[in-house]
Amino acid sequence: MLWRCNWVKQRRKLINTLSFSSLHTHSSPNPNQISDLSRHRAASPKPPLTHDDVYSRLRESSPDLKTLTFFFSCAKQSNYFHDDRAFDHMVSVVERLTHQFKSIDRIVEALILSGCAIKPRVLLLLLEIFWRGHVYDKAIEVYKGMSTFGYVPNTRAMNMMMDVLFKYNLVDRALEVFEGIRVRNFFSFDIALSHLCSRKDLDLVRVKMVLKMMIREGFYPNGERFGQVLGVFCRSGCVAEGYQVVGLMICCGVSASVNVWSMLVNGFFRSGEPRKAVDLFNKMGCSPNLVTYTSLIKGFMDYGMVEEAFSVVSIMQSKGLAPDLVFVNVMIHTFTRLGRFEEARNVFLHSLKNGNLVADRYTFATMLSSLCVSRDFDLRITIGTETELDLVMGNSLMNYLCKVGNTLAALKVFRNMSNRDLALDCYTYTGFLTALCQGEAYGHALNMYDEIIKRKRIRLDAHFHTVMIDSLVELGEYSSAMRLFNRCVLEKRGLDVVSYTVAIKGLVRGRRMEEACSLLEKMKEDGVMPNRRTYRTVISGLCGEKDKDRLRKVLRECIEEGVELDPNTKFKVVCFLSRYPRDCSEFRSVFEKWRENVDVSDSCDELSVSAG
DNA sequence: ATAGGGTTAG
Repeated sequence: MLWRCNWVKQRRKLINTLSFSSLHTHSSPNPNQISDLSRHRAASPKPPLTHDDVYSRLRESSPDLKTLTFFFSCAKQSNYFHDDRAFDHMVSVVERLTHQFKSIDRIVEALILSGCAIKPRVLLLLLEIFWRGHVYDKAIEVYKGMSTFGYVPNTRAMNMMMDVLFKYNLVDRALEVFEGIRVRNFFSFDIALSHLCSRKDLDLVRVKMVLKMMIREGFYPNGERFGQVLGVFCRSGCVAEGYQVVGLMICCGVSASVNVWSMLVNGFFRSGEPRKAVDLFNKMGCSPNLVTYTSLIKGFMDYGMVEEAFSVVSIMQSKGLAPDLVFVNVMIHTFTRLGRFEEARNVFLHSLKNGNLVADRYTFATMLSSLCVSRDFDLRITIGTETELDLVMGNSLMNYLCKVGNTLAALKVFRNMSNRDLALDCYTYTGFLTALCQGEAYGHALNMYDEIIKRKRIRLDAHFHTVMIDSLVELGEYSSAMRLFNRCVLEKRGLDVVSYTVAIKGLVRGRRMEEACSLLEKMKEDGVMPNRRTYRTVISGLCGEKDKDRLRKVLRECIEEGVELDPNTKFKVVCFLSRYPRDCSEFRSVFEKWRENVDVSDSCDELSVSAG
């Protein structure tokens, strides 16, 4: 759509240029030329057409076939170009004709019978009318008709056809047309670029290819297209290319706006180059704005540069920049990541009220997750149940409702989401299963689990399976949980360390310590390394069962692998093994170290929890 | 349609 407007604008520009140049020639002071001109005018049988005249005659004309013929005959006159109004009027005319004559061939036949000569220009105009009226199937028919009549479509016709094919999602065919254009013009490239950049399955190789061709053939994108191309590169982690595009842009005399710099700063952070992001920020050609600062804060936080992030916040405050909603959302997220839940909540409660801002889906999703992490479910906070759901917001809400124990509400959200046109994802189904199990409908949950797997509609990850296994464990259905776990292993579902740990937890709870220990061995064979939570599960289980010998073996492994236990588990181990001084002699030095470091590791643990 | 923000498990 956008480029279409440009096209029209550009055409107008062209018309203006043309009339300007002829005016220029005609207003030459040479008296001979003036008399030439007046003679020419006198000889001309018809007065020049005006857009107003043509439009009113089109409106009054009937039947439709005659109107179309008249439209063609005007276009035949040199220096007359139909305006938008005329084209738009013709859309309904040809729609009626299409209805009446069924096929393009029949319309053409009828035109010939009424004395209209079928020339390339006629078909081109017909194509444009259909194209403008979004009647793309007919546009294709006209285009095909061109070759039937022996005409070779020109650049303009091919540009339109390429656009239609892109709109039909036939990218390969669109690009075939693009490549088949003998003399590509600015629009050929502009159309191709705009479509390629706005596709969901973005193909950067093709974007690059078209951009390179464009420049090689002597054209440059306009500022708008430059911006779109740049955005595409920056968002998909190809900031280096984005940087080149900006270079090109500046060479073309399009000055880089603060938006452009913001995109690059953000792009460098996203592609893992915080240093370059900061360098660029320091030397950007114009003064940063709220968006630039927001990108910096988010970027710094992503790299654990907390002080830097907050110094940016101070700079913003000193500059008196008023926060907007995105900034508020980023701050809620930032405080949550730092475990500063109270502050996150205050931003939510107060900034929104004082700043005249209305919380949106991002706000709610972030805030709900904040409440879940803090485990502090405050009923005073009204969550956005009235806000229209989108995928992420719905997923967050389901998760939150499960955590507060409102299973029914969670299921209601799921139903709501299913009825909307949302592409439900792994998070959604994971939440759904959690809610079902929580509602003690685990039999139903298992059926749904099978159903979802069979349907193969979405890519499932370890989370999805783990939640099902864990729910069964939490319900005390240990054998059912283990059956599912083993099935997932057999079916190679890509289980991870959490999945194994959950299964081990099930065995521990079912007091099947021997199996728990062999699973610990097996997971290593399967290439999944146990972490401190895995060892904690096994070790505290063994302490509980007072299984001294197995404990020693597992503890030895844990220490050998350099996995640091949490203070609680260390305490349990020391308490238990100290009863058998002879058996724990091999751990004496380790226990000593644990005692020495107890404060340090305590605070470490605290920190790691806070950092999420 | 030129910028920046959000969701899961033990």
